[in-house]
Amino acid sequence: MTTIEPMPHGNWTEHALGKLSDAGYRRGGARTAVVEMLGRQSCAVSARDIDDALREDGRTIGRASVYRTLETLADLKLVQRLDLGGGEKRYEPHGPTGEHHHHLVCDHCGNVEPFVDPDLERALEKLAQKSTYAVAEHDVVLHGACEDCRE
Amino acid sequence: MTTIEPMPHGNWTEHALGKLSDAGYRRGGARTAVVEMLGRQSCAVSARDIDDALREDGRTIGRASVYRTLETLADLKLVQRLDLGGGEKRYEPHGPTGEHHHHLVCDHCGNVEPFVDPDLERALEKLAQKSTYAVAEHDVVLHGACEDCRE
DNA sequence: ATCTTTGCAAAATGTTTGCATTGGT
DNA sequence: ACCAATGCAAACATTTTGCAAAGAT
Repeated sequence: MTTIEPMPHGNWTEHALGKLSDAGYRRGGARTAVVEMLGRQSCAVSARDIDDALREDGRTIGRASVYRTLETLADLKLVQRLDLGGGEKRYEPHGPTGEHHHHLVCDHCGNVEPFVDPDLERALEKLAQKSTYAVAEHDVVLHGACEDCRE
Repeated sequence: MTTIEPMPHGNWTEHALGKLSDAGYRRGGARTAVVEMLGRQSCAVSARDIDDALREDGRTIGRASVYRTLETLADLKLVQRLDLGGGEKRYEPHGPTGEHHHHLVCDHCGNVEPFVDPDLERALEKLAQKSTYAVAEHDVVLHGACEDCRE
């Protein structure tokens, strides 16, 4: 298990703001705040995580704006939507450098950990090529019990 | 891409009913109907799919019973819960023989196709062993456009 | 000045829970 | 007879939508 360092994608925020601008979007305050918050994340977050984090920063914005921003970002492929179970959708920055990871989810405490694995990536790549589908992205989720939760 | 034959797990229904019985559950009509319906499926279905299918068979049952049955089956590890996006949770029989597959999802028309891939499975197996988590199950979802939907 | 973005509230969607009744054993 | 299983309706949680006000260019 290779665990990646939990470092935010350095320049994702600027990259995303640039793409939004290119696509003709204006630079609204709420959207910018969501983008900046996402840029500080290294792994998948939910709409509620974003709402909470911004509220803590004293920058409360409407839920609807969070969702609308996330939808826009997903359309532009600037974030990847993930379903890790637990009822909430999650979103994570999809960097310009294309690096990406997968997720290990503890079904007991809800903890989520990212991981990378070249062999897995290779298998997925080959699969995508053999498929009749035009594969755009893939998610791998391992469910189980984390070290603290396994009895 | 190896596509598995869309054949229902022959004896899953009996297997599941047996396990339910062993666990001390009584043989209620609604639960049995859900189990039998699931046994006829070869891939993941949503609660609504089940409700609709039973209604078509003239066997209408309460939504709550569908969800309760699914929860019970998931607790007993007789079905696997899946999140393929699209807002609904999906469930699929988790056979006694342990065979399983992954999913290819068309994000345009919502079509879902199962596939198996030994290389992928091997990579996942190795990963689970290296991990500090006690990995119980894994999902792989490939998103993209199916043959009909790619322009 | 124009047209987008925002926030609020209402609606929609999927799932869960409370409770009286039905049904298994 | 007992207690689990069921159906209905209400509660819940998350996400989406309608619309008037505020903001960006």
